[in-house]
Amino acid sequence: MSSPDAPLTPGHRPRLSLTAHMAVPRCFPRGPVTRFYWGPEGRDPFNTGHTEGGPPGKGDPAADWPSSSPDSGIDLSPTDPACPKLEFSFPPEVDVVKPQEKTKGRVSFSKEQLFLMHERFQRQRYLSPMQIQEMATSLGLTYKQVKTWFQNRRMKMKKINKEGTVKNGTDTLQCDSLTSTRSEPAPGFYPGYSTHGRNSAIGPMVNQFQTYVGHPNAPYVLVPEESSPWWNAAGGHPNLDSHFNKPYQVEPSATQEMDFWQNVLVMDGQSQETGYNFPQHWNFPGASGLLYPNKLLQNYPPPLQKYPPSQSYSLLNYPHIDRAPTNWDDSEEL
DNA sequence: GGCCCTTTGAGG
DNA sequence: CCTCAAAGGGCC
Repeated sequence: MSSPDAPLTPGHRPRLSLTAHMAVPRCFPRGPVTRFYWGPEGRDPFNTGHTEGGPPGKGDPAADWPSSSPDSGIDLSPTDPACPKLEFSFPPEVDVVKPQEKTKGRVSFSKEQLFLMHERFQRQRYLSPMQIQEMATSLGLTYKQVKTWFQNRRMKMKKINKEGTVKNGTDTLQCDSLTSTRSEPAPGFYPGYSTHGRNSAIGPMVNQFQTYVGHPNAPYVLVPEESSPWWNAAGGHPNLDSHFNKPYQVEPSATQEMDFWQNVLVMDGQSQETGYNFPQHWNFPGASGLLYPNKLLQNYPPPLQKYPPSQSYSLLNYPHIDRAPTNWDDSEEL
Protein backbone atom coordinates (compact mmCIF):
# COMPACT_ATOMS: atom_id res chain seq x y z
CA MET A 1 0.00 0.00 0.00
CA SER A 2 1.08 3.39 -0.14
CA SER A 3 -0.71 6.39 -0.06
CA PRO A 4 -1.64 8.57 2.34
CA ASP A 5 -4.12 10.76 1.86
CA ALA A 6 -6.98 11.05 3.70
CA PRO A 7 -8.53 10.70 6.83
CA LEU A 8 -11.80 11.00 7.09
CA THR A 9 -14.74 12.10 7.77
CA PRO A 10 -17.08 12.73 10.17
CA GLY A 11 -19.48 10.31 11.13
CA HIS A 12 -21.57 13.11 12.09
CA ARG A 13 -21.86 15.97 9.86
CA PRO A 14 -19.30 18.34 10.90
CA ARG A 15 -20.50 21.48 12.24
CA LEU A 16 -18.56 23.11 9.59
CA SER A 17 -21.23 21.87 7.40
CA LEU A 18 -19.08 20.74 4.73
CA THR A 19 -21.54 18.93 2.72
CA ALA A 20 -23.02 21.82 1.03
CA HIS A 21 -21.51 21.75 -2.35
CA MET A 22 -21.46 18.13 -2.70
CA ALA A 23 -24.10 17.74 -5.21
CA VAL A 24 -22.28 14.74 -6.16
CA PRO A 25 -23.45 12.65 -8.89
CA ARG A 26 -23.86 9.13 -8.08
CA CYS A 27 -20.38 8.43 -7.69
CA PHE A 28 -17.61 10.21 -6.88
CA PRO A 29 -14.41 10.66 -8.42
CA ARG A 30 -14.52 14.25 -9.08
CA GLY A 31 -13.01 16.03 -11.82
CA PRO A 32 -9.53 17.03 -12.21
CA VAL A 33 -8.58 16.66 -8.74
CA THR A 34 -6.56 19.28 -7.24
CA ARG A 35 -4.39 18.88 -4.33
CA PHE A 36 -2.78 21.21 -2.07
CA TYR A 37 0.60 20.74 -0.80
CA TRP A 38 2.35 22.46 1.86
CA GLY A 39 5.78 23.14 0.82
CA PRO A 40 8.53 25.53 1.23
CA GLU A 41 7.60 28.86 0.00
CA GLY A 42 7.41 29.31 -3.66
CA ARG A 43 8.76 26.00 -4.49
CA ASP A 44 7.20 23.64 -6.83
CA PRO A 45 7.93 20.39 -5.25
CA PHE A 46 7.25 18.60 -8.41
CA ASN A 47 8.95 20.72 -10.89
CA THR A 48 5.80 21.45 -12.59
CA GLY A 49 5.12 19.33 -15.47
CA HIS A 50 5.82 16.15 -13.84
CA THR A 51 2.86 13.99 -13.89
CA GLU A 52 2.19 11.44 -11.40
CA GLY A 53 3.32 8.13 -12.52
CA GLY A 54 2.37 4.92 -11.05
CA PRO A 55 2.11 3.92 -7.58
CA PRO A 56 5.01 4.87 -5.62
CA GLY A 57 7.42 2.33 -4.72
CA LYS A 58 5.13 0.05 -3.12
CA GLY A 59 6.45 -1.31 -0.02
CA ASP A 60 9.38 0.87 0.37
CA PRO A 61 8.29 2.79 3.28
CA ALA A 62 10.12 5.80 4.10
CA ALA A 63 12.51 5.00 1.42
CA ASP A 64 11.82 8.10 -0.43
CA TRP A 65 11.02 10.37 2.34
CA PRO A 66 12.82 13.22 1.05
CA SER A 67 14.98 15.10 3.08
CA SER A 68 12.95 17.69 1.62
CA SER A 69 15.37 19.74 -0.19
CA PRO A 70 18.45 20.89 1.48
CA ASP A 71 18.09 24.26 0.03
CA SER A 72 14.72 24.84 1.40
CA GLY A 73 16.13 25.40 4.72
CA ILE A 74 13.58 23.22 6.24
CA ASP A 75 13.70 19.64 6.51
CA LEU A 76 10.49 18.26 7.57
CA SER A 77 11.39 14.74 7.22
CA PRO A 78 10.34 12.74 10.14
CA THR A 79 13.64 11.11 10.04
CA ASP A 80 15.40 14.31 10.54
CA PRO A 81 16.60 14.55 14.05
CA ALA A 82 15.97 18.21 13.95
CA CYS A 83 12.36 17.60 13.45
CA PRO A 84 10.62 17.25 16.69
CA LYS A 85 9.19 13.88 16.83
CA LEU A 86 6.95 12.26 19.22
CA GLU A 87 6.01 8.77 19.66
CA PHE A 88 2.94 7.76 17.99
CA SER A 89 1.04 4.65 18.22
CA PHE A 90 -2.43 3.52 17.94
CA PRO A 91 -4.06 2.83 21.13
CA PRO A 92 -3.91 -0.77 22.01
CA GLU A 93 -6.65 -2.53 20.30
CA VAL A 94 -9.01 -4.71 21.97
CA ASP A 95 -11.50 -4.98 19.28
CA VAL A 96 -9.44 -6.09 16.42
CA VAL A 97 -11.67 -8.12 14.37
CA LYS A 98 -10.88 -11.67 13.76
CA PRO A 99 -10.91 -12.68 10.18
CA GLN A 100 -13.42 -15.40 10.16
CA GLU A 101 -15.50 -14.26 13.00
CA LYS A 102 -18.85 -15.81 12.71
CA THR A 103 -21.44 -13.23 12.47
CA LYS A 104 -22.82 -13.68 15.82
CA GLY A 105 -23.34 -10.20 16.75
CA ARG A 106 -21.78 -7.23 15.31
CA VAL A 107 -18.11 -6.85 15.54
CA SER A 108 -16.30 -3.63 15.43
CA PHE A 109 -13.29 -3.21 13.31
CA SER A 110 -10.19 -1.98 14.85
CA LYS A 111 -9.20 1.60 14.50
CA GLU A 112 -6.37 0.65 12.34
CA GLN A 113 -8.52 -1.37 10.05
CA LEU A 114 -10.95 1.45 9.83
CA PHE A 115 -8.29 3.95 9.23
CA LEU A 116 -6.86 2.06 6.36
CA MET A 117 -10.17 1.44 4.77
CA HIS A 118 -11.13 5.04 5.16
CA GLU A 119 -7.88 6.06 3.73
CA ARG A 120 -8.47 3.92 0.73
CA PHE A 121 -12.03 4.95 0.38
CA GLN A 122 -10.98 8.50 0.33
CA ARG A 123 -9.44 8.09 -3.01
CA GLN A 124 -11.16 5.08 -4.32
CA ARG A 125 -14.78 4.39 -3.76
CA TYR A 126 -14.90 1.17 -5.63
CA LEU A 127 -12.48 -1.62 -5.35
CA SER A 128 -12.08 -4.36 -7.81
CA PRO A 129 -12.49 -7.87 -6.49
CA MET A 130 -8.81 -8.28 -6.47
CA GLN A 131 -8.31 -5.12 -4.57
CA ILE A 132 -10.91 -6.13 -2.08
CA GLN A 133 -9.14 -9.35 -1.54
CA GLU A 134 -5.81 -7.70 -1.14
CA MET A 135 -7.13 -5.25 1.29
CA ALA A 136 -8.90 -7.95 3.21
CA THR A 137 -5.75 -9.93 3.44
CA SER A 138 -3.66 -7.07 4.54
CA LEU A 139 -6.12 -6.04 7.14
CA GLY A 140 -6.91 -9.43 8.39
CA LEU A 141 -10.50 -9.13 7.41
CA THR A 142 -12.58 -11.22 5.13
CA TYR A 143 -13.35 -10.39 1.59
CA LYS A 144 -16.95 -9.95 2.50
CA GLN A 145 -16.22 -7.61 5.31
CA VAL A 146 -14.21 -5.32 3.16
CA LYS A 147 -16.74 -5.40 0.42
CA THR A 148 -19.53 -4.72 2.83
CA TRP A 149 -17.65 -1.95 4.47
CA PHE A 150 -17.16 -0.15 1.21
CA GLN A 151 -20.77 -0.61 0.33
CA ASN A 152 -21.92 0.74 3.64
CA ARG A 153 -19.53 3.56 3.32
CA ARG A 154 -20.85 4.52 -0.06
CA MET A 155 -24.33 4.45 1.30
CA LYS A 156 -23.35 6.63 4.13
CA MET A 157 -21.66 9.00 1.81
CA LYS A 158 -24.71 9.17 -0.32
CA LYS A 159 -26.88 9.86 2.61
CA ILE A 160 -24.68 12.60 3.84
CA ASN A 161 -24.55 14.21 0.48
CA LYS A 162 -28.25 14.08 0.16
CA GLU A 163 -28.79 15.69 3.47
CA GLY A 164 -26.26 18.28 2.64
CA THR A 165 -28.00 19.08 -0.55
CA VAL A 166 -31.32 19.37 1.08
CA LYS A 167 -30.39 21.83 3.68
CA ASN A 168 -28.16 23.52 1.29
CA GLY A 169 -28.80 27.16 1.25
CA THR A 170 -30.48 27.50 4.50
CA ASP A 171 -28.68 27.60 7.69
CA THR A 172 -25.16 26.61 8.36
CA LEU A 173 -22.16 28.17 6.95
CA GLN A 174 -21.98 26.18 3.92
CA CYS A 175 -18.41 26.80 3.32
CA ASP A 176 -18.67 30.45 2.83
CA SER A 177 -17.58 30.15 -0.67
CA LEU A 178 -15.42 32.58 -2.35
CA THR A 179 -16.19 30.85 -5.50
CA SER A 180 -19.15 28.71 -5.48
CA THR A 181 -20.05 29.21 -9.02
CA ARG A 182 -19.38 25.74 -9.92
CA SER A 183 -21.51 23.33 -8.15
CA GLU A 184 -22.77 21.61 -11.18
CA PRO A 185 -21.42 18.18 -11.37
CA ALA A 186 -19.87 17.41 -14.64
CA PRO A 187 -20.32 13.78 -15.45
CA GLY A 188 -17.59 13.91 -17.95
CA PHE A 189 -15.23 14.43 -15.18
CA TYR A 190 -15.49 11.03 -13.83
CA PRO A 191 -13.05 9.18 -15.86
CA GLY A 192 -12.62 6.12 -13.86
CA TYR A 193 -16.16 5.59 -13.09
CA SER A 194 -18.48 3.59 -15.12
CA THR A 195 -21.85 5.07 -14.80
CA HIS A 196 -23.26 1.79 -15.68
CA GLY A 197 -22.60 0.57 -12.30
CA ARG A 198 -23.11 -2.94 -13.33
CA ASN A 199 -19.84 -3.72 -14.76
CA SER A 200 -17.87 -1.71 -12.44
CA ALA A 201 -16.18 -4.78 -11.28
CA ILE A 202 -14.16 -4.94 -14.38
CA GLY A 203 -13.21 -1.38 -14.34
CA PRO A 204 -11.87 -0.60 -11.02
CA MET A 205 -11.99 3.04 -10.62
CA VAL A 206 -8.80 4.59 -11.30
CA ASN A 207 -8.13 6.39 -8.22
CA GLN A 208 -8.10 10.00 -8.75
CA PHE A 209 -6.83 10.55 -5.37
CA GLN A 210 -3.56 9.13 -6.14
CA THR A 211 -1.01 8.68 -3.64
CA TYR A 212 0.99 11.54 -2.47
CA VAL A 213 3.87 9.40 -1.86
CA GLY A 214 5.21 9.82 -5.27
CA HIS A 215 6.03 13.37 -4.57
CA PRO A 216 8.90 13.17 -2.27
CA ASN A 217 9.43 16.83 -2.09
CA ALA A 218 6.09 17.67 -0.78
CA PRO A 219 6.69 17.27 2.86
CA TYR A 220 3.18 17.74 3.88
CA VAL A 221 -0.09 17.26 2.33
CA LEU A 222 -3.21 19.05 3.07
CA VAL A 223 -6.02 16.64 2.97
CA PRO A 224 -9.58 17.65 2.81
CA GLU A 225 -12.17 16.10 4.87
CA GLU A 226 -14.08 13.59 3.01
CA SER A 227 -17.45 15.11 3.14
CA SER A 228 -16.34 18.61 2.79
CA PRO A 229 -16.77 20.62 -0.29
CA TRP A 230 -13.17 20.63 -0.90
CA TRP A 231 -13.69 19.31 -4.29
CA ASN A 232 -16.32 21.03 -6.19
CA ALA A 233 -17.67 19.81 -9.43
CA ALA A 234 -14.78 21.11 -11.37
CA GLY A 235 -12.33 19.60 -9.08
CA GLY A 236 -11.50 22.79 -7.44
CA HIS A 237 -11.85 24.02 -4.01
CA PRO A 238 -14.62 26.42 -3.36
CA ASN A 239 -12.63 28.36 -0.93
CA LEU A 240 -9.21 28.12 -2.26
CA ASP A 241 -9.72 28.28 -5.94
CA SER A 242 -8.83 31.87 -5.99
CA HIS A 243 -5.43 30.95 -4.82
CA PHE A 244 -4.67 28.66 -7.64
CA ASN A 245 -1.47 29.05 -9.40
CA LYS A 246 -0.23 31.69 -7.19
CA PRO A 247 1.25 30.18 -4.18
CA TYR A 248 -0.44 31.54 -1.24
CA GLN A 249 1.73 32.65 1.49
CA VAL A 250 1.03 31.28 4.80
CA GLU A 251 2.84 32.51 7.72
CA PRO A 252 2.56 30.64 10.86
CA SER A 253 3.12 32.90 13.69
CA ALA A 254 6.59 32.88 14.96
CA THR A 255 5.64 31.09 18.02
CA GLN A 256 3.33 28.65 16.58
CA GLU A 257 4.09 25.09 16.22
CA MET A 258 1.56 22.93 14.76
CA ASP A 259 1.00 19.48 15.82
CA PHE A 260 0.33 17.38 12.91
CA TRP A 261 -0.76 14.48 14.75
CA GLN A 262 -2.22 14.00 18.00
CA ASN A 263 -4.05 11.17 16.60
CA VAL A 264 -4.42 9.88 13.18
CA LEU A 265 -7.67 8.25 13.68
CA VAL A 266 -10.01 10.58 12.11
CA MET A 267 -12.62 8.11 11.37
CA ASP A 268 -15.65 9.45 12.86
CA GLY A 269 -17.07 12.28 14.70
CA GLN A 270 -15.18 11.48 17.77
CA SER A 271 -11.79 11.70 16.38
CA GLN A 272 -12.56 14.27 13.86
CA GLU A 273 -10.81 16.96 15.66
CA THR A 274 -7.72 15.01 16.04
CA GLY A 275 -6.33 16.28 12.86
CA TYR A 276 -4.91 19.65 12.51
CA ASN A 277 -6.96 22.55 11.44
CA PHE A 278 -5.69 25.76 10.20
CA PRO A 279 -5.17 28.29 12.80
CA GLN A 280 -7.51 31.08 12.13
CA HIS A 281 -4.94 33.57 11.36
CA TRP A 282 -4.06 31.68 8.31
CA ASN A 283 -7.20 32.93 7.00
CA PHE A 284 -8.48 30.46 4.53
CA PRO A 285 -12.10 31.13 4.69
CA GLY A 286 -14.04 28.08 5.36
CA ALA A 287 -11.18 25.87 4.65
CA SER A 288 -10.59 23.30 7.17
CA GLY A 289 -8.73 20.26 6.45
CA LEU A 290 -6.17 18.11 7.91
CA LEU A 291 -2.53 18.35 7.46
CA TYR A 292 -0.75 15.15 6.96
CA PRO A 293 2.82 14.47 6.63
CA ASN A 294 3.47 13.17 3.21
CA LYS A 295 3.53 9.46 2.81
CA LEU A 296 1.44 9.01 5.73
CA LEU A 297 1.04 5.37 5.24
CA GLN A 298 4.53 4.63 4.42
CA ASN A 299 5.37 5.65 7.83
CA TYR A 300 2.35 4.21 9.27
CA PRO A 301 1.59 4.76 11.91
CA PRO A 302 2.53 8.24 11.11
CA PRO A 303 4.86 10.16 13.23
CA LEU A 304 3.75 13.08 15.14
CA GLN A 305 5.49 16.06 13.88
CA LYS A 306 5.60 19.68 14.29
CA TYR A 307 5.68 22.22 11.70
CA PRO A 308 8.65 24.43 12.14
CA PRO A 309 7.63 27.87 13.20
CA SER A 310 8.90 31.04 11.74
CA GLN A 311 8.77 29.75 8.30
CA SER A 312 6.82 30.83 5.39
CA TYR A 313 4.99 28.23 3.50
CA SER A 314 2.97 28.19 0.44
CA LEU A 315 -0.22 26.53 -0.26
CA LEU A 316 0.38 25.15 -3.64
CA ASN A 317 -1.96 23.70 -6.05
CA TYR A 318 -0.95 21.35 -8.74
CA PRO A 319 -3.93 20.55 -10.79
CA HIS A 320 -1.87 19.33 -13.64
CA ILE A 321 -0.82 16.40 -11.66
CA ASP A 322 -4.24 15.03 -11.68
CA ARG A 323 -5.56 16.19 -14.92
CA ALA A 324 -4.55 13.04 -16.56
CA PRO A 325 -5.69 10.28 -14.39
CA THR A 326 -3.20 7.59 -14.41
CA ASN A 327 -4.20 4.19 -15.38
CA TRP A 328 -2.05 2.13 -13.33
CA ASP A 329 -3.69 -0.58 -11.52
CA ASP A 330 -3.09 0.03 -7.95
CA SER A 331 -3.80 -3.49 -7.06
CA GLU A 332 -0.44 -3.65 -5.57
CA GLU A 333 -1.09 -0.88 -3.32
CA LEU A 334 -2.03 -2.66 -0.27
C1' DG B 1 -21.11 -7.19 -8.06
C1' DG B 2 -23.91 -2.89 -6.69
C1' DC B 3 -27.88 -0.59 -4.54
C1' DC B 4 -31.16 -0.29 -1.07
C1' DC B 5 -33.49 -1.34 2.99
C1' DT B 6 -33.50 -3.68 7.19
C1' DT B 7 -31.73 -5.94 11.20
C1' DT B 8 -28.63 -6.35 14.88
C1' DG B 9 -25.90 -4.95 18.50
C1' DA B 10 -22.54 -1.77 20.68
C1' DG B 11 -22.06 2.62 22.86
C1' DG B 12 -23.66 7.12 24.09
C1' DC C 1 -33.79 5.34 24.53
C1' DC C 2 -30.93 6.97 20.44
C1' DT C 3 -27.32 6.73 16.87
C1' DC C 4 -24.50 4.34 13.99
C1' DA C 5 -21.69 0.76 12.15
C1' DA C 6 -21.54 -4.16 10.55
C1' DA C 7 -24.08 -7.42 8.34
C1' DG C 8 -28.30 -9.81 6.06
C1' DG C 9 -31.22 -10.22 2.24
C1' DG C 10 -33.74 -8.99 -1.83
C1' DC C 11 -33.43 -7.17 -6.08
C1' DC C 12 -31.22 -5.84 -10.49
